[in-house]
Amino acid sequence: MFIVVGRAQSGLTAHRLNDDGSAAGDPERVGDLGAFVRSVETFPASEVRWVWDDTARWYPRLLEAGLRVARCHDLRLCHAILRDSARVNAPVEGGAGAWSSAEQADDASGAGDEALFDLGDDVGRDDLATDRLTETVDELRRQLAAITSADEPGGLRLLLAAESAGALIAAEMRFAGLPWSSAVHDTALTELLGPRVGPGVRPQRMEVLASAIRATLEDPLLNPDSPQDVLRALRRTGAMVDSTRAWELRELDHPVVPPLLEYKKLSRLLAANGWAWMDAWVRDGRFRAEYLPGGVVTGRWAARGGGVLQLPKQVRSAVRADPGWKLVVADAAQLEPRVLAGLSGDTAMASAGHGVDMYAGIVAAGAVDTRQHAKIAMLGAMYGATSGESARLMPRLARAYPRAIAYVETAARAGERGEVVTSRLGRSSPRPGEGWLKTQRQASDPDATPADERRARSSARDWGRFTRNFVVQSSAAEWALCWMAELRGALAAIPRTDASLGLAGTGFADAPHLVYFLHDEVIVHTPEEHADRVAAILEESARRAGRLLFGEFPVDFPLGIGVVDHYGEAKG
DNA sequence: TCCGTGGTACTA
DNA sequence: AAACTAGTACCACGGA
Repeated sequence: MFIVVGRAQSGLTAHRLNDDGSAAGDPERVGDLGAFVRSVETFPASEVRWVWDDTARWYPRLLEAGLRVARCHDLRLCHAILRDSARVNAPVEGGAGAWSSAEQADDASGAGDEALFDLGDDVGRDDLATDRLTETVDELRRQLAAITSADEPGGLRLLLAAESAGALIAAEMRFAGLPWSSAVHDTALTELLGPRVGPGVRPQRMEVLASAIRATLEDPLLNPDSPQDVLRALRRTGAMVDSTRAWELRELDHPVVPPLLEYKKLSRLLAANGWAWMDAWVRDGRFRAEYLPGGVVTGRWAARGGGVLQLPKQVRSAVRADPGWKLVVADAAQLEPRVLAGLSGDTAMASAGHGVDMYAGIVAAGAVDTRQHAKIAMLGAMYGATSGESARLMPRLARAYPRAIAYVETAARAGERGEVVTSRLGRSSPRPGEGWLKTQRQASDPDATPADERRARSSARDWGRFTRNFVVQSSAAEWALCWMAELRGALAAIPRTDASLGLAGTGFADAPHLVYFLHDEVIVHTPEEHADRVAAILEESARRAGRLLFGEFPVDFPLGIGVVDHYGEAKG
């Protein structure tokens, strides 16, 4: 059962549809969406799938009203997948074009939009003159037809369900927030940088280092924050460097290197996660970032606000469970290699992963000599290394695991020809842009110069590396989405500790819930008494995700799990 | 003063 | 030894 919600001329309206998209009644005017959802939804077990244009526009309001929904179909996210998927034979087309545009996504971040919930005063305004509900229902039907037309529609259905579940999770994680101790954060900053300073003022520890740098380079006016200044000064002392990147400085035997590296480290900490960051992003003990499901072409999430996907290890100890609560931190061990084994049906590679450490399994199988070599070779296979140790080790991997390596090589060759590649469940890579095609055409012109040919070959290989990685990264993102969707469902089924607490309706104040997601890693914030159960649920969800993607193919997805008081304790 | 670009560093 | 995927976000700098 679908319930499509949207605006109509008469106001906020809901329309029930059967699973095939046919009407299951007439559209009904809804006065108050919260009350309507409350009357219908039976979270966490529900037969209803809510359909709306954009989860980020609708769901936060429901959460604030103390409501959660079990399932949804996010038309914006699903449209993007169906539009590009090579498995779809009857493309999603028609509509006002809004489904393809970025405007929807931009809209989504806008907090306002009272009109969604109460349209009374807005009827008659130009932008509301169109019947949006009808268009929304039409779009759902177009999408259902596209799915039906697809090769392997089951995979695509799973992908769309998982993507939509991800949209719910993203909104819920923002609503719940990541538990953050400003006191711990401030102590860490003060220890490293010196006492707190205002914006534009260099903290004491950095000031000391800046003086040392200036003295060593005999340049009293040098600004250590200016790469140009520093590079010039280094060159003046005869240092052979092309940049001031840390890795290059480390190679250099020069007395300025230690204080300079230390300065750069502290400068980065201050700029990226210093006191200004704390003031901007931490409120009431929670860090609330905005997650953007489908924000990366591979299906990985993007994010904005506070750099939540780059949280440095230095400050992770500030991520603290509330008193009486625990953080259960879990990451999938060697997710991408395991996904590659599943994608390619490489049973030898899959059995190397039967233990917790797949790289150790590869060494045990005799493919390479050390764990480090196994890791480097595998990264080279998935990223398309062309030089260095990684490229040298790769052939050994190809001998031991020909099916797996052939799989990524095939994806690379397809990309070099400008073709599209597709993930396990049906997300396809974008087509190369006009500039890329033009470069290729120029190279096949009879008058093409060797430079034209070189440029074309180089950009073809670049795109091949992208498609090579796409098949693995996008399928790994699908595994992670399935993992989280299973996890969310199982967590919601845990009996509540004390339903009399505040926010009882949503369970974020008294029950285990997701607070963090980073590609192959999650954090669940849970009352202490449920921590072990949460850990077991995480494992079971990982097993289920593996079966959803790869059926009975014997590839394992073991987790590293830690039950901790703060994120810094979890091994990263 | 505003805005785009390059340089740098952090994450998986 | 520093190339080989996907991102966000800061700062300095230089041109309008």
